[in-house]
Amino acid sequence: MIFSKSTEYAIRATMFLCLNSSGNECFKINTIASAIDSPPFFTSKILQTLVRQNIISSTKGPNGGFYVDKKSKPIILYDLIIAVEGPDFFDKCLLGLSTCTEKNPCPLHKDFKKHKEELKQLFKKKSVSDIMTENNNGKINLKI
Amino acid sequence: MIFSKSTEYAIRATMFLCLNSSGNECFKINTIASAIDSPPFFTSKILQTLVRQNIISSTKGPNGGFYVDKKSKPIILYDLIIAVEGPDFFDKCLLGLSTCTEKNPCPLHKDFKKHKEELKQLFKKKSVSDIMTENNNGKINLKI
DNA sequence: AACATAATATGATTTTTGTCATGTGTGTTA
DNA sequence: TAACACACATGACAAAAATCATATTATGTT
Ligand code: FES
Ligand code: FES
Repeated sequence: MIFSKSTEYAIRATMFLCLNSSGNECFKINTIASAIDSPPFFTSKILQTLVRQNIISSTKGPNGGFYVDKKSKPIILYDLIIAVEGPDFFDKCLLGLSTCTEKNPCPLHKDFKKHKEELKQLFKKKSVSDIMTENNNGKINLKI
Repeated sequence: MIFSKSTEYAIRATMFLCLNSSGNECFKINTIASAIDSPPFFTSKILQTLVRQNIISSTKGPNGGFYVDKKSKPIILYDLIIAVEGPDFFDKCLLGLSTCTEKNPCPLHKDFKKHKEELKQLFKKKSVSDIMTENNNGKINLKI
């Protein structure tokens, strides 16, 4: 709805990693892709950008794959989104004007500002593992 | 941010029409496009889909153009958005799953549901002319 | 050294965005 | 009324971006 497919895959894949890695196991891209119903090669490319930005990790070779380092700091959803969509994702104008400011607001700015800020704060507050533990009474739904 | 360029242009153009039409004047596409900084031919095509869906009106020939019928019912933002993005825009899953339901929710559903509903209601409540009158203390900003 | 897998590069495909040419209806004018 | 100009309507086309697929390379494991 508001994210690109790339971001959707990035979040779903990272959720899968957080959910299934208890130690420091690796998951190869085919495992991940079939677990979240995504095109494997495309997903791999997206995960690589997450690796480069130190959101997740990877190792090559046999028994290699992608993983999340449980010992490093938790993965904040906001950082994950920004990593794929770009740093100004939450600061864009709803109507596509070049800047979203109080000084030169578009007609919808006043009404939309609050919701935008709330969404931003929601994603800044929650980590992927937060989401996983909040939902672990039912089963986690990551497939189409 | 959450809309396609098409929808952004649709909203900006309709705002321009509401703002500038006191009687039933027409505005030709070049006037509209330069007023909202949009590609004229592309914008024209978008406005034509709005005409087909009875959101705005148009007349051909000299002194023709696009206009909003002041006597017909106000243009609700929700209807405008749906007309371009499609009828299920506000019912999509944030993570791209096929359905957004309480029965099979994605991990973010619980946290996102409230905000999605609020946004939906915001757009359902406000008409384009509402927005125009709310903002008419400053000058209306529709250009990039 | 052989193998498995991520990383990288590259290309194909699809969707979105934008442009062009032509058709069609409408009003003006002679 | 006939010619003409005007501006939307329509569909073909092009460029750009996003998405998806394949091949090659590099690297770590055994
Ligand atoms: S200026 Fe448009 S949302 Fe802030
Ligand atoms: S199921 Fe994903 S937002 Fe409702």
